[in-house]
Amino acid sequence: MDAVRVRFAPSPTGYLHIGGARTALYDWLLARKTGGQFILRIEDTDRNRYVADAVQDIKDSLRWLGLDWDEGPDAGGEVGPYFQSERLNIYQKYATQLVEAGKAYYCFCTPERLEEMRKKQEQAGEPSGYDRHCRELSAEEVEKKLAAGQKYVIRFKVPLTGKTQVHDELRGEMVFDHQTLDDFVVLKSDGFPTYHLASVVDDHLMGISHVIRGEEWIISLPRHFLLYAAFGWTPPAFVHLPIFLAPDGKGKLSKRHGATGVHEFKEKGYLPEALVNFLLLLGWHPATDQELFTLDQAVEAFSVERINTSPVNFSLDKLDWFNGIYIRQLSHEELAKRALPFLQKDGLLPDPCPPEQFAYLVRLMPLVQERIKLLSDISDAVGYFLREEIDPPAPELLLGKKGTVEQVTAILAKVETVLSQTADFSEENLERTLRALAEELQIKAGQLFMPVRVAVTGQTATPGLFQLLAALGQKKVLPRLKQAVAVLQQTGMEGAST
RNA sequence: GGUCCCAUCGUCUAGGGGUUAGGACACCGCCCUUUCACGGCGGCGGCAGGGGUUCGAAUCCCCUUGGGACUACCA
Repeated sequence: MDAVRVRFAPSPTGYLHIGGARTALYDWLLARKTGGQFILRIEDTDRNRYVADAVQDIKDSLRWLGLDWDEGPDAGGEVGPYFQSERLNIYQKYATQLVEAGKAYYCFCTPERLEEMRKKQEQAGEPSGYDRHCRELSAEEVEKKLAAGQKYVIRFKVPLTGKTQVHDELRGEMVFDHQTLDDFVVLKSDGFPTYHLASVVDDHLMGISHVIRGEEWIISLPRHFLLYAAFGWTPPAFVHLPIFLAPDGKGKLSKRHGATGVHEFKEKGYLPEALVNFLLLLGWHPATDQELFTLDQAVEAFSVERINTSPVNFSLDKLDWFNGIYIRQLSHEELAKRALPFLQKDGLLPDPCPPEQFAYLVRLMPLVQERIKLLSDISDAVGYFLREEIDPPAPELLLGKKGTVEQVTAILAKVETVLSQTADFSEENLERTLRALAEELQIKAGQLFMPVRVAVTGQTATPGLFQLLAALGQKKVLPRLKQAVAVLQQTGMEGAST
């Protein structure tokens, strides 16, 4: 086989979709696996749906995922330009060539006529498709209309009879009857090509060996094979990926089903490592039971043959699990680095973050690392460390299920006294001290620990108490204990007066 | 409607003539434990249905059913 050259060819009509990200991943994997090239090509042939920021988002998202391209925007390459809008003369040349060879023709039908035609077909229950109204226009008629400046498109002349056999690497041979195909447009009236023409011409000119794309293109495959045949070119290998279904299995995944843009996953606090691993296994499976893959390991294991063909429900549960795994694998320093933007966004740390505060953040990471699933969980997890004060905890929280106001008030007051008398706020000393205190008061450790936990954090679910107190420091712990005592005293008085 | 694709636990999937149908996520239980997590152990749960072929089908064939894609001068 010749050198592998694959392309990811998104249309800049919006942000990079999660489905597109998987396509790009598989493209990239195949290229890296085979030592071939991964090409990024921007298919901006729809001027109506063009979104200005889309190209930037696509590039940013690809880079964030770790998928670098060898040719394309910002990378250059021998067979550019890599923006289709800069290749219009090429498409026009090939479209004209088709017309001259009698394999395509000018069509002057107005959108209104086509609309009407469609309506009639629908009413009559007939198959939809262009009725070939302009297919047999004489050369003179065409000349006249052209000279008169009439708008036109160029349509491909699909053979009226016969069949086209196409090949998909995963599904094998498929046969399409020409009678079910209509004369599709290859060049639009604004001089831009349609996807069919542009992708076929570019894939050929760019030496693409494998076209990896979504399953929704299967139905267009015969058109593409017809085009290759008309030009006398050999088609590349086609690999159609199973589409992503909505989590409920009802229809194609779309924005209505939550996050679908790669950048949204980033903003939600997912790690690129996790997203890549998740996407890797959505439609592909190694021959082994391995579930965790770095990009390098994925390159090693990847093979086109093991891509699945059945549609995939896009359900996020497993992604969350992957994210937890990868968060736990990060060094404390790295976790802090990645979490920082989320804390800054929530106003818990300044931007830029001074070194001492960052160092403190790093210090907190071991306490929360195995407790967060998303980077965005970080603010809740470390908020009470970073804030000078916390809101007074609710009395019910302080008391727990069985505690009485008198008892818990006494416990907390005692803890406050004891902790104010020690200068050693190490975990070891804290544990020794508090366990001894529980014994002295003749209560179970838990009866002592829980009120303290709530008093200093306002929460019942926290990291280990001694780690937490040590990290918080005496300066924050004592006032919070006092505050909790005050809350309970207040409650006690109210209780007495009613 | 027409054309095409697909069909194993709720989800992602392994398995492609003889398996107690395997794994992972989720869920449930137990253990660890100062709470929550993490971790460990265990459990629940599946071959869409019907016909063939075969000594024997989850596996091969056909039909049905179900799901999905496409049906633009969008990609």
